[in-house]
Amino acid sequence: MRRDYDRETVLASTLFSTMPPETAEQLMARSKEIELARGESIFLQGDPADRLFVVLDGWVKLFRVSSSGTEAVVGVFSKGESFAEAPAFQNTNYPVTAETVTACRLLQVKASEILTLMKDDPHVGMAMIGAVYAHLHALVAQIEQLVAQTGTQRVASFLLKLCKQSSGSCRVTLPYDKVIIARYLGITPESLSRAFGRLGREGVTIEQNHAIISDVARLGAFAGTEGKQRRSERDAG
Amino acid sequence: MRRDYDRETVLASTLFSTMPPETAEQLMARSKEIELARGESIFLQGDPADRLFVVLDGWVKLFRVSSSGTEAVVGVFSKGESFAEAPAFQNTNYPVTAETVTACRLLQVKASEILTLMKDDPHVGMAMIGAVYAHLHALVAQIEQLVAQTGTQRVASFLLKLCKQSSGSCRVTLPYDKVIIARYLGITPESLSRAFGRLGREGVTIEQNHAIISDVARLGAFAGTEGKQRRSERDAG
DNA sequence: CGCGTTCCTTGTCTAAGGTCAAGCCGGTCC
DNA sequence: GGACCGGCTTGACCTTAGACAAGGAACGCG
Repeated sequence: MRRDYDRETVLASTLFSTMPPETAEQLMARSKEIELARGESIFLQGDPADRLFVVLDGWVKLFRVSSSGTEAVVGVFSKGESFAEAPAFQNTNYPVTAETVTACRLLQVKASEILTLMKDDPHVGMAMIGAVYAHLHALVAQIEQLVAQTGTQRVASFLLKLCKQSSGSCRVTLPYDKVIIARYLGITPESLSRAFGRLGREGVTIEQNHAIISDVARLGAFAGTEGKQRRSERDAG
Repeated sequence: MRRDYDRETVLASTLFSTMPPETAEQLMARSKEIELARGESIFLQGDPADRLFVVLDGWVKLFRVSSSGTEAVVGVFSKGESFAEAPAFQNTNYPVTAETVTACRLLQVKASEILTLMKDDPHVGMAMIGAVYAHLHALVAQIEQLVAQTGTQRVASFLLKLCKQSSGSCRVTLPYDKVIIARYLGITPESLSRAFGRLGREGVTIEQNHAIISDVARLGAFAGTEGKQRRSERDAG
């Protein structure tokens, strides 16, 4: 049953898993499921923030569009992940836009419901802080990547995040459009395409929306351990 | 007296200002002030996180060093700002390193003290979420800048943040070393130097650690409204 | 089947910015 | 005074990736 399936997803989610189960159930009961097609907006940057979301199925992106029209994707979430927790409590507006990148089912939770529970149980507040912290951490990692790695290395890191193992070979599915991947990595779709080409030399093959990594450890070395290669290092090799 | 001066700083800080004053006083009483010279570390990436900090005076930077040695500054804080709130509650390690960039005085608050108060007063939890959210928001803005603006535009934005007005001319003080500014903006010191040079054409003059902006509105247009110029736009002009 | 659309790739050109190296200036320490 | 050091700037060179333009593959639709 979808109901049980969803309940499991929610209880295991980053936000709900650290709450007492009864509290989580209570919250879930007072929330509603929404179903969206691909490409629909969930909320817009500047909308008043009064609710947060948990992904039940599908993929969601958070992004900002700058005045120049450049879209910066600051997060992509899938099953079991929550988003928009923090602004919901601040009586402010959403600082980003949220949009589905595939067909989606979401759990929509009103901030007021959580606030009520929070007054009785400090664990709820802790769970919120934990969820927000997870996002904070992810953003810090994203900034580090943007600053310390080349576009191609970021693509390599992205592929590595998709495959769980740390050595051997593996085949991963690119879960959403390459345009989204590119924007999330801070590059253009063209550059992503070229980066995939360059990763061929590191044993990566792209077949439609799948990537075959012949040697995960090798790709890891390319992405991180070596860092941005200095001229001297390249010349020496 | 320094005591009163500090108390005022803390009560007006992002973290404490949204708590009931008595709670804030209580927390303050149980915290201790520490004094640090310039260039000292406050904590290292990977240290167990059990305390958070409020800046009483001076400047602090948070950064990560990638395996390649590149330093990515993810935050610079001054008087009245707090940092490391979230990890302190997560029983994890600090995900970044904190270091003073000038001589500093800090208020050091043990997470356990806050936890105690949080159990009795949900406002404390709210204050924490608010503080973490502020950082989240800042990081999102930083990512947007890294992706959507050129280095020189980011430098312009940085200068604009330092001067409060939105038009006219003004003279601002660069509050810390240019190396730090560069790393915070995701560029090298060399590029920062060249960016300052380029901003001369937008009416900006650099004199040691001061910047004179002849026309704030004009610099704002350069930084944001125009965005990354397209070739066609440049050719047309 | 042809048609369009959407998504992706490829080619060419250009600009932005990193790397390395050298030099400059204002301190401080002897 | 001179040597030294840190912070900053300048210059030459080269890699990276964005802009633009064109083409190709997959898919749906009449």
